[in-house]
Amino acid sequence: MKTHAPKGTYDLLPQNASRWRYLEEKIHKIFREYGFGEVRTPIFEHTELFQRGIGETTDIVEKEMFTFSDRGDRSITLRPEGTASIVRAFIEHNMAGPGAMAKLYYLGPMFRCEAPQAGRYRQFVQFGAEALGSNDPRVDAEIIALVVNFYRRLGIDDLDVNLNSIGCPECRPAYRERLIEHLKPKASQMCPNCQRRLERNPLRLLDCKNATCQQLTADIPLITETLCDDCGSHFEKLRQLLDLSGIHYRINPRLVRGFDYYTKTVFEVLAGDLGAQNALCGGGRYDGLVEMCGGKPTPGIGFAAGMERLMMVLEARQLMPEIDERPHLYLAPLGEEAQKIIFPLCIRLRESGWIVETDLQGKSLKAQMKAADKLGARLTGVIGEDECRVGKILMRNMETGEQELIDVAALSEYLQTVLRGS
RNA sequence: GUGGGCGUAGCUCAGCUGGUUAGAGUGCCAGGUUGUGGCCCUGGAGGUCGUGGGUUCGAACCCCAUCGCUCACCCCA
Repeated sequence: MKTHAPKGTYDLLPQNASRWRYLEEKIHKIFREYGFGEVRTPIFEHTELFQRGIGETTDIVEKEMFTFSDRGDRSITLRPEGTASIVRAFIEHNMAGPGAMAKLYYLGPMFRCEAPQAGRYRQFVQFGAEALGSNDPRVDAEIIALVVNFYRRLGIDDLDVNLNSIGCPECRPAYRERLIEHLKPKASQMCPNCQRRLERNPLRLLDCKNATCQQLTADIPLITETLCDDCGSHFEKLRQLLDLSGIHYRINPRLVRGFDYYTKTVFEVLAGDLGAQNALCGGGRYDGLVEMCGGKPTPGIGFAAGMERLMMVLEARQLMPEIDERPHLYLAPLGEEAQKIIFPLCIRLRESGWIVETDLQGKSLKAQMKAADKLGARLTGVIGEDECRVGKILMRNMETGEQELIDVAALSEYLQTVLRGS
Protein backbone atom coordinates (compact mmCIF):
# COMPACT_ATOMS: atom_id res chain seq x y z
CA MET A 1 0.00 0.00 0.00
CA LYS A 2 1.55 3.24 -1.08
CA THR A 3 0.73 5.99 1.31
CA HIS A 4 1.95 8.87 -0.76
CA ALA A 5 0.37 10.80 -3.59
CA PRO A 6 1.71 9.88 -7.04
CA LYS A 7 4.74 11.68 -8.44
CA GLY A 8 4.02 15.21 -9.48
CA THR A 9 0.76 15.50 -7.55
CA TYR A 10 -0.08 17.11 -4.25
CA ASP A 11 -2.82 17.41 -1.68
CA LEU A 12 -4.31 20.79 -0.98
CA LEU A 13 -4.97 20.94 2.75
CA PRO A 14 -7.61 23.20 4.31
CA GLN A 15 -5.37 26.17 4.95
CA ASN A 16 -4.09 26.27 1.38
CA ALA A 17 -7.38 25.28 -0.18
CA SER A 18 -8.92 28.48 1.12
CA ARG A 19 -6.24 30.50 -0.65
CA TRP A 20 -7.05 28.69 -3.85
CA ARG A 21 -10.71 29.45 -3.43
CA TYR A 22 -9.85 33.10 -3.03
CA LEU A 23 -7.93 33.10 -6.30
CA GLU A 24 -10.58 31.10 -8.11
CA GLU A 25 -13.15 33.69 -7.16
CA LYS A 26 -10.96 36.43 -8.61
CA ILE A 27 -10.71 34.44 -11.82
CA HIS A 28 -14.44 33.88 -12.15
CA LYS A 29 -14.99 37.55 -11.46
CA ILE A 30 -12.75 38.93 -14.17
CA PHE A 31 -14.08 36.55 -16.77
CA ARG A 32 -17.60 37.65 -15.97
CA GLU A 33 -16.57 41.26 -16.35
CA TYR A 34 -15.04 40.62 -19.74
CA GLY A 35 -18.06 38.66 -20.90
CA PHE A 36 -16.74 35.11 -20.87
CA GLY A 37 -18.93 32.18 -19.84
CA GLU A 38 -17.60 29.18 -17.99
CA VAL A 39 -17.42 25.79 -19.66
CA ARG A 40 -16.68 22.60 -17.75
CA THR A 41 -15.58 19.86 -20.08
CA PRO A 42 -14.66 16.30 -19.12
CA ILE A 43 -11.22 15.75 -17.69
CA PHE A 44 -10.57 13.06 -20.30
CA GLU A 45 -11.28 12.98 -24.01
CA HIS A 46 -10.71 10.70 -26.95
CA THR A 47 -6.98 10.64 -27.56
CA GLU A 48 -7.50 11.63 -31.15
CA LEU A 49 -8.80 15.05 -30.16
CA PHE A 50 -5.47 16.03 -28.68
CA GLN A 51 -3.43 14.36 -31.41
CA ARG A 52 -5.21 16.37 -34.05
CA GLY A 53 -5.78 19.53 -32.07
CA ILE A 54 -2.42 20.04 -30.46
CA GLY A 55 -0.33 18.48 -33.21
CA GLU A 56 1.28 15.10 -33.63
CA THR A 57 4.80 16.43 -33.47
CA THR A 58 4.52 18.44 -30.28
CA ASP A 59 6.26 17.23 -27.15
CA ILE A 60 2.96 17.01 -25.34
CA VAL A 61 1.46 14.56 -27.77
CA GLU A 62 4.67 12.69 -28.44
CA LYS A 63 5.62 11.88 -24.87
CA GLU A 64 3.69 13.66 -22.16
CA MET A 65 0.12 12.44 -22.29
CA PHE A 66 -1.57 10.15 -19.78
CA THR A 67 -3.23 7.77 -22.24
CA PHE A 68 -5.03 4.52 -21.51
CA SER A 69 -7.70 2.23 -22.93
CA ASP A 70 -11.15 2.05 -21.41
CA ARG A 71 -13.12 -1.19 -21.09
CA GLY A 72 -14.44 -0.82 -24.60
CA ASP A 73 -10.89 -0.47 -25.92
CA ARG A 74 -11.27 3.20 -26.75
CA SER A 75 -8.12 5.24 -26.41
CA ILE A 76 -8.67 7.86 -23.73
CA THR A 77 -6.35 10.68 -22.65
CA LEU A 78 -6.36 12.86 -19.57
CA ARG A 79 -6.52 16.38 -20.96
CA PRO A 80 -3.06 17.97 -21.17
CA GLU A 81 -4.46 21.44 -21.92
CA GLY A 82 -7.81 23.13 -22.24
CA THR A 83 -8.17 24.52 -25.74
CA ALA A 84 -8.87 21.30 -27.61
CA SER A 85 -11.76 20.37 -25.31
CA ILE A 86 -13.31 23.80 -25.54
CA VAL A 87 -13.10 23.74 -29.31
CA ARG A 88 -14.63 20.26 -29.33
CA ALA A 89 -17.52 21.42 -27.13
CA PHE A 90 -17.94 24.52 -29.29
CA ILE A 91 -18.36 22.37 -32.38
CA GLU A 92 -20.43 19.69 -30.68
CA HIS A 93 -23.00 22.14 -29.31
CA ASN A 94 -23.16 24.17 -32.45
CA MET A 95 -22.15 27.41 -30.86
CA ALA A 96 -21.01 28.65 -34.22
CA GLY A 97 -24.16 30.26 -35.45
CA PRO A 98 -23.75 32.48 -38.48
CA GLY A 99 -22.13 35.66 -37.29
CA ALA A 100 -22.14 34.40 -33.72
CA MET A 101 -19.22 34.62 -31.32
CA ALA A 102 -18.51 32.44 -28.35
CA LYS A 103 -16.42 33.71 -25.45
CA LEU A 104 -15.67 30.80 -23.16
CA TYR A 105 -13.41 30.14 -20.21
CA TYR A 106 -12.34 27.19 -18.11
CA LEU A 107 -10.58 26.46 -14.85
CA GLY A 108 -9.46 23.02 -13.82
CA PRO A 109 -6.83 20.33 -13.61
CA MET A 110 -4.67 19.31 -16.57
CA PHE A 111 -2.33 16.34 -16.81
CA ARG A 112 1.09 15.93 -18.34
CA CYS A 113 3.48 13.12 -17.61
CA GLU A 114 6.73 15.05 -17.39
CA ALA A 115 9.47 15.31 -14.80
CA PRO A 116 8.17 17.54 -12.03
CA GLN A 117 10.16 20.52 -10.82
CA ALA A 118 9.64 23.98 -9.38
CA GLY A 119 6.20 25.20 -10.42
CA ARG A 120 5.57 22.20 -12.64
CA TYR A 121 3.41 19.23 -11.73
CA ARG A 122 1.87 16.25 -13.47
CA GLN A 123 -1.55 17.28 -12.33
CA PHE A 124 -1.74 21.04 -12.40
CA VAL A 125 -4.45 23.62 -12.62
CA GLN A 126 -4.88 25.94 -15.56
CA PHE A 127 -7.40 28.58 -16.32
CA GLY A 128 -7.85 30.10 -19.71
CA ALA A 129 -10.22 31.52 -22.24
CA GLU A 130 -11.12 31.01 -25.87
CA ALA A 131 -12.84 33.58 -28.05
CA LEU A 132 -14.22 31.94 -31.16
CA GLY A 133 -15.84 33.44 -34.20
CA SER A 134 -14.08 36.72 -34.87
CA ASN A 135 -10.79 37.57 -36.50
CA ASP A 136 -10.99 41.19 -35.41
CA PRO A 137 -7.80 42.27 -33.64
CA ARG A 138 -9.97 43.75 -30.91
CA VAL A 139 -10.53 40.19 -29.72
CA ASP A 140 -6.79 39.70 -29.44
CA ALA A 141 -6.46 42.95 -27.57
CA GLU A 142 -9.33 42.10 -25.26
CA ILE A 143 -7.74 38.80 -24.26
CA ILE A 144 -4.38 40.40 -23.61
CA ALA A 145 -5.97 43.23 -21.65
CA LEU A 146 -7.85 40.69 -19.57
CA VAL A 147 -4.77 38.77 -18.50
CA VAL A 148 -2.68 41.86 -17.89
CA ASN A 149 -5.37 43.47 -15.79
CA PHE A 150 -5.96 40.25 -13.91
CA TYR A 151 -2.36 39.98 -12.78
CA ARG A 152 -2.20 43.68 -12.04
CA ARG A 153 -5.25 43.47 -9.81
CA LEU A 154 -3.52 40.84 -7.78
CA GLY A 155 -0.61 43.20 -7.28
CA ILE A 156 1.89 41.89 -9.81
CA ASP A 157 3.12 45.13 -11.31
CA ASP A 158 6.28 44.13 -13.18
CA LEU A 159 4.69 42.06 -15.91
CA ASP A 160 6.72 41.39 -19.00
CA VAL A 161 4.24 41.04 -21.86
CA ASN A 162 5.86 39.55 -24.94
CA LEU A 163 4.07 39.89 -28.23
CA ASN A 164 4.72 38.57 -31.70
CA SER A 165 3.01 37.54 -34.87
CA ILE A 166 3.98 34.27 -36.49
CA GLY A 167 1.99 34.78 -39.65
CA CYS A 168 -0.49 32.50 -41.32
CA PRO A 169 -0.46 29.69 -43.88
CA GLU A 170 -0.13 32.44 -46.50
CA CYS A 171 3.10 34.00 -45.34
CA ARG A 172 4.70 31.63 -42.86
CA PRO A 173 5.95 29.00 -45.34
CA ALA A 174 7.97 31.64 -47.17
CA TYR A 175 9.53 32.79 -43.92
CA ARG A 176 10.20 29.22 -43.00
CA GLU A 177 12.09 28.71 -46.23
CA ARG A 178 14.12 31.86 -45.67
CA LEU A 179 15.00 30.67 -42.21
CA ILE A 180 16.15 27.28 -43.38
CA GLU A 181 18.14 28.80 -46.20
CA HIS A 182 19.77 31.22 -43.81
CA LEU A 183 20.60 28.66 -41.14
CA LYS A 184 21.47 25.56 -43.08
CA PRO A 185 25.13 26.51 -43.63
CA LYS A 186 25.53 26.90 -39.88
CA ALA A 187 23.78 23.69 -38.98
CA SER A 188 26.90 21.97 -37.76
CA GLN A 189 27.47 24.58 -35.08
CA MET A 190 23.99 24.27 -33.60
CA CYS A 191 22.94 22.22 -30.62
CA PRO A 192 21.68 18.72 -31.52
CA ASN A 193 18.16 19.74 -30.67
CA CYS A 194 18.20 22.63 -33.10
CA GLN A 195 19.74 20.50 -35.82
CA ARG A 196 16.65 18.33 -35.59
CA ARG A 197 14.36 21.34 -35.46
CA LEU A 198 15.89 22.86 -38.57
CA GLU A 199 13.93 20.53 -40.83
CA ARG A 200 10.86 19.89 -38.74
CA ASN A 201 10.03 23.16 -37.08
CA PRO A 202 12.66 25.80 -37.82
CA LEU A 203 10.70 28.55 -36.07
CA ARG A 204 11.49 26.95 -32.77
CA LEU A 205 15.17 27.66 -33.35
CA LEU A 206 14.39 31.25 -32.51
CA ASP A 207 13.72 30.61 -28.86
CA CYS A 208 16.51 28.12 -28.20
CA LYS A 209 18.24 29.12 -25.01
CA ASN A 210 21.58 27.73 -26.05
CA ALA A 211 24.07 30.62 -26.30
CA THR A 212 25.68 29.61 -29.58
CA CYS A 213 22.34 28.97 -31.20
CA GLN A 214 21.25 32.42 -30.06
CA GLN A 215 24.29 33.89 -31.74
CA LEU A 216 23.72 31.99 -34.95
CA THR A 217 20.20 33.30 -35.18
CA ALA A 218 21.15 36.83 -34.13
CA ASP A 219 21.09 38.26 -37.65
CA ILE A 220 18.23 36.30 -39.17
CA PRO A 221 15.40 38.06 -40.90
CA LEU A 222 12.55 38.98 -38.60
CA ILE A 223 9.19 37.39 -39.14
CA THR A 224 7.43 40.65 -38.40
CA GLU A 225 9.03 42.07 -41.53
CA THR A 226 7.82 39.32 -43.82
CA LEU A 227 4.17 39.11 -42.83
CA CYS A 228 1.57 39.20 -45.58
CA ASP A 229 -0.67 42.27 -45.82
CA ASP A 230 -3.45 40.69 -43.82
CA CYS A 231 -1.21 39.51 -40.96
CA GLY A 232 0.74 42.74 -41.01
CA SER A 233 -2.27 44.96 -40.67
CA HIS A 234 -3.80 42.68 -38.04
CA PHE A 235 -0.64 43.00 -35.97
CA GLU A 236 -0.52 46.74 -36.52
CA LYS A 237 -4.11 47.20 -35.38
CA LEU A 238 -3.57 45.03 -32.33
CA ARG A 239 -0.61 47.15 -31.27
CA GLN A 240 -2.64 50.30 -31.69
CA LEU A 241 -5.43 48.94 -29.54
CA LEU A 242 -3.04 47.92 -26.81
CA ASP A 243 -1.39 51.33 -26.88
CA LEU A 244 -4.76 53.05 -26.67
CA SER A 245 -5.72 50.86 -23.72
CA GLY A 246 -2.54 51.56 -21.82
CA ILE A 247 -1.31 47.98 -21.96
CA HIS A 248 2.46 47.83 -21.97
CA TYR A 249 4.10 45.13 -24.04
CA ARG A 250 7.29 44.28 -25.80
CA ILE A 251 7.58 43.05 -29.37
CA ASN A 252 9.61 39.88 -29.20
CA PRO A 253 10.24 38.60 -32.71
CA ARG A 254 11.79 35.45 -31.30
CA LEU A 255 8.66 34.44 -29.48
CA VAL A 256 7.23 31.26 -30.97
CA ARG A 257 5.13 28.74 -29.15
CA GLY A 258 4.94 25.01 -28.65
CA PHE A 259 1.62 24.19 -30.22
CA ASP A 260 1.21 23.73 -33.94
CA TYR A 261 -2.10 25.49 -34.20
CA TYR A 262 -1.09 29.09 -33.66
CA THR A 263 -1.45 31.74 -36.36
CA LYS A 264 -0.79 35.46 -36.30
CA THR A 265 -0.80 36.74 -32.74
CA VAL A 266 1.19 34.92 -30.07
CA PHE A 267 1.97 36.26 -26.61
CA GLU A 268 3.43 35.31 -23.28
CA VAL A 269 3.29 37.03 -19.95
CA LEU A 270 6.31 36.60 -17.69
CA ALA A 271 6.91 37.59 -14.11
CA GLY A 272 10.50 38.30 -13.18
CA ASP A 273 11.18 35.86 -10.36
CA LEU A 274 9.74 32.59 -11.54
CA GLY A 275 13.09 31.04 -12.41
CA ALA A 276 13.17 28.38 -15.08
CA GLN A 277 9.40 28.18 -15.39
CA ASN A 278 9.02 31.88 -15.96
CA ALA A 279 5.84 31.99 -18.00
CA LEU A 280 2.74 33.01 -16.09
CA CYS A 281 0.54 32.54 -19.09
CA GLY A 282 0.68 32.26 -22.83
CA GLY A 283 -1.61 32.17 -25.77
CA GLY A 284 -2.30 33.12 -29.30
CA ARG A 285 -4.59 33.07 -32.28
CA TYR A 286 -5.53 29.82 -33.97
CA ASP A 287 -7.62 30.57 -37.01
CA GLY A 288 -7.33 27.06 -38.42
CA LEU A 289 -7.98 24.98 -35.33
CA VAL A 290 -11.75 24.70 -35.37
CA GLU A 291 -11.73 23.50 -38.95
CA MET A 292 -8.92 21.07 -38.16
CA CYS A 293 -11.07 19.60 -35.40
CA GLY A 294 -13.98 19.07 -37.74
CA GLY A 295 -15.92 22.31 -37.41
CA LYS A 296 -16.72 25.04 -39.89
CA PRO A 297 -13.83 27.42 -40.53
CA THR A 298 -13.88 29.67 -37.46
CA PRO A 299 -11.19 32.03 -36.25
CA GLY A 300 -10.23 31.92 -32.61
CA ILE A 301 -7.80 33.13 -30.00
CA GLY A 302 -7.12 32.08 -26.47
CA PHE A 303 -4.69 31.79 -23.62
CA ALA A 304 -3.87 29.45 -20.77
CA ALA A 305 -2.42 30.33 -17.40
CA GLY A 306 -0.99 28.22 -14.60
CA MET A 307 -2.45 28.45 -11.11
CA GLU A 308 0.48 26.96 -9.24
CA ARG A 309 2.89 29.46 -10.69
CA LEU A 310 0.59 32.33 -9.98
CA MET A 311 0.34 31.12 -6.40
CA MET A 312 4.13 30.90 -6.20
CA VAL A 313 4.56 34.49 -7.30
CA LEU A 314 1.84 35.80 -5.01
CA GLU A 315 3.30 33.98 -2.05
CA ALA A 316 6.88 34.98 -2.76
CA ARG A 317 5.78 38.61 -2.93
CA GLN A 318 3.40 38.31 0.00
CA LEU A 319 0.49 39.39 -2.12
CA MET A 320 -1.90 36.81 -0.74
CA PRO A 321 -4.21 38.46 1.77
CA GLU A 322 -4.83 36.77 5.08
CA ILE A 323 -8.12 35.00 4.72
CA ASP A 324 -10.33 35.41 7.77
CA GLU A 325 -12.11 32.15 8.38
CA ARG A 326 -12.27 32.43 12.15
CA PRO A 327 -15.38 31.17 13.87
CA HIS A 328 -17.77 33.70 15.32
CA LEU A 329 -18.41 31.58 18.35
CA TYR A 330 -17.00 28.64 20.26
CA LEU A 331 -19.49 26.83 22.45
CA ALA A 332 -18.06 25.06 25.49
CA PRO A 333 -20.32 22.66 27.38
CA LEU A 334 -19.35 21.25 30.76
CA GLY A 335 -20.99 17.96 31.47
CA GLU A 336 -23.74 16.00 29.78
CA GLU A 337 -26.63 18.26 30.71
CA ALA A 338 -24.83 21.22 29.15
CA GLN A 339 -24.05 19.19 26.04
CA LYS A 340 -27.76 18.57 25.59
CA ILE A 341 -28.30 22.30 25.45
CA ILE A 342 -25.24 23.27 23.48
CA PHE A 343 -25.30 20.68 20.74
CA PRO A 344 -28.70 21.64 19.32
CA LEU A 345 -27.93 25.30 19.92
CA CYS A 346 -24.78 24.93 17.87
CA ILE A 347 -26.71 23.36 15.00
CA ARG A 348 -29.39 26.04 15.09
CA LEU A 349 -26.90 28.90 15.06
CA ARG A 350 -25.08 27.43 12.10
CA GLU A 351 -28.39 27.17 10.29
CA SER A 352 -28.82 30.89 10.73
CA GLY A 353 -25.43 31.54 9.23
CA TRP A 354 -23.02 31.80 12.13
CA ILE A 355 -19.70 30.02 12.05
CA VAL A 356 -19.80 28.01 15.24
CA GLU A 357 -17.36 25.51 16.70
CA THR A 358 -17.85 23.25 19.65
CA ASP A 359 -16.06 20.47 21.48
CA LEU A 360 -16.88 16.94 20.38
CA GLN A 361 -14.42 15.11 22.59
CA GLY A 362 -15.47 15.98 26.11
CA LYS A 363 -12.51 18.17 26.92
CA SER A 364 -12.04 20.18 30.08
CA LEU A 365 -13.02 23.84 30.06
CA LYS A 366 -9.39 24.83 30.03
CA ALA A 367 -8.76 22.70 26.97
CA GLN A 368 -11.86 24.10 25.30
CA MET A 369 -10.75 27.67 25.95
CA LYS A 370 -7.43 26.78 24.46
CA ALA A 371 -9.12 25.33 21.41
CA ALA A 372 -11.31 28.41 21.06
CA ASP A 373 -8.23 30.59 21.19
CA LYS A 374 -6.38 28.54 18.62
CA LEU A 375 -9.30 28.62 16.23
CA GLY A 376 -9.48 32.36 16.67
CA ALA A 377 -13.08 32.39 17.86
CA ARG A 378 -14.28 35.91 18.59
CA LEU A 379 -16.62 34.79 21.35
CA THR A 380 -16.76 31.76 23.58
CA GLY A 381 -19.99 30.67 25.24
CA VAL A 382 -19.79 28.47 28.32
CA ILE A 383 -22.60 26.44 29.82
CA GLY A 384 -21.93 24.47 33.00
CA GLU A 385 -24.13 23.29 35.84
CA ASP A 386 -24.87 26.78 37.11
CA GLU A 387 -25.92 28.10 33.72
CA CYS A 388 -27.98 25.00 33.03
CA ARG A 389 -30.06 25.65 36.11
CA VAL A 390 -30.93 29.22 35.17
CA GLY A 391 -31.07 28.91 31.37
CA LYS A 392 -28.14 31.24 30.86
CA ILE A 393 -24.89 31.14 28.92
CA LEU A 394 -21.66 32.84 29.92
CA MET A 395 -20.33 34.81 26.98
CA ARG A 396 -16.64 35.65 26.92
CA ASN A 397 -15.15 38.13 24.49
CA MET A 398 -11.87 36.47 23.54
CA GLU A 399 -10.17 39.70 22.70
CA THR A 400 -10.98 41.75 25.78
CA GLY A 401 -11.62 38.93 28.22
CA GLU A 402 -14.89 40.54 29.32
CA GLN A 403 -17.64 38.14 30.32
CA GLU A 404 -21.35 38.47 30.78
CA LEU A 405 -24.17 36.13 31.59
CA ILE A 406 -27.05 36.20 29.11
CA ASP A 407 -30.22 34.23 28.47
CA VAL A 408 -29.72 31.34 26.11
CA ALA A 409 -32.89 32.47 24.38
CA ALA A 410 -31.33 35.86 23.71
CA LEU A 411 -28.14 34.52 22.16
CA SER A 412 -29.10 35.27 18.57
CA GLU A 413 -29.70 38.96 19.24
CA TYR A 414 -26.55 39.07 21.34
CA LEU A 415 -24.48 37.76 18.43
CA GLN A 416 -26.14 40.26 16.10
CA THR A 417 -25.21 43.24 18.25
CA VAL A 418 -21.75 42.14 19.27
CA LEU A 419 -20.51 40.76 15.95
CA ARG A 420 -22.46 42.70 13.36
CA GLY A 421 -23.48 45.76 15.31
CA SER A 422 -20.17 47.57 15.55
C1' G B 1 15.41 10.74 -20.98
C1' U B 2 20.25 13.30 -18.83
C1' G B 3 22.88 15.62 -14.67
C1' G B 4 23.33 17.79 -9.44
C1' G B 5 21.42 17.90 -4.23
C1' C B 6 18.72 15.49 -0.33
C1' G B 7 16.04 11.30 2.59
C1' U B 8 16.51 11.23 11.03
C1' A B 9 9.48 12.64 15.27
C1' G B 10 3.24 15.41 12.21
C1' C B 11 6.58 19.93 10.61
C1' U B 12 11.76 22.45 10.53
C1' C B 13 16.27 20.42 11.47
C1' A B 14 20.90 18.80 15.02
C1' G B 15 23.56 14.30 15.46
C1' C B 16 31.47 16.13 16.06
C1' U B 17 36.77 11.51 13.25
C1' G B 18 31.58 4.86 13.27
C1' G B 19 30.99 3.82 20.14
C1' U B 20 25.88 2.53 25.20
C1' U B 21 18.81 3.50 26.07
C1' A B 22 18.81 8.76 18.69
C1' G B 23 18.21 14.73 20.25
C1' A B 24 16.26 20.02 19.93
C1' G B 25 12.63 23.53 18.39
C1' U B 26 7.67 23.60 16.96
C1' G B 27 2.98 21.13 16.87
C1' C B 28 -0.15 17.56 19.62
C1' C B 29 -2.11 15.59 24.56
C1' A B 30 -2.26 16.16 29.90
C1' G B 31 -1.12 18.81 34.43
C1' G B 32 0.37 23.55 37.15
C1' U B 33 -7.43 25.87 40.12
C1' U B 34 -12.05 23.13 42.33
C1' G B 35 -15.32 26.12 35.83
C1' U B 36 -11.45 30.07 31.92
C1' G B 37 -7.41 30.87 26.24
C1' G B 38 -2.86 33.80 24.86
C1' C B 39 2.86 34.23 28.33
C1' C B 40 5.44 30.85 31.55
C1' C B 41 6.63 25.97 33.94
C1' U B 42 6.28 20.44 34.24
C1' G B 43 5.20 15.82 32.22
C1' G B 44 3.56 12.54 28.14
C1' A B 45 2.74 10.40 23.45
C1' G B 46 5.20 10.20 18.81
C1' G B 47 11.07 7.66 15.12
C1' U B 48 11.21 0.40 10.75
C1' C B 49 17.20 6.95 11.16
C1' G B 50 13.61 5.85 3.06
C1' U B 51 14.40 0.38 1.79
C1' G B 52 17.64 -3.92 0.93
C1' G B 53 22.38 -5.78 1.20
C1' G B 54 27.64 -5.32 2.58
C1' U B 55 32.13 -3.77 5.71
C1' U B 56 32.87 -3.83 11.22
C1' C B 57 33.20 -6.27 17.83
C1' G B 58 29.79 -2.15 16.84
C1' A B 59 26.50 1.72 11.41
C1' A B 60 21.87 7.34 11.42
C1' C B 61 27.24 7.96 10.12
C1' C B 62 31.47 4.09 5.61
C1' C B 63 30.50 1.09 0.68
C1' C B 64 26.97 -0.89 -3.09
C1' A B 65 22.17 -1.21 -4.89
C1' U B 66 17.23 0.40 -4.92
C1' C B 67 13.07 3.60 -4.10
C1' G B 68 11.38 8.40 -3.14
C1' C B 69 11.75 13.70 -3.02
C1' U B 70 13.97 18.00 -5.05
C1' C B 71 16.53 21.33 -8.50
C1' A B 72 18.32 22.01 -13.41
C1' C B 73 18.50 20.62 -18.77
C1' C B 74 14.45 19.62 -22.32
C1' C B 75 9.61 21.34 -22.84
C1' C B 76 5.89 24.10 -21.08
C1' A B 77 1.37 27.17 -17.80
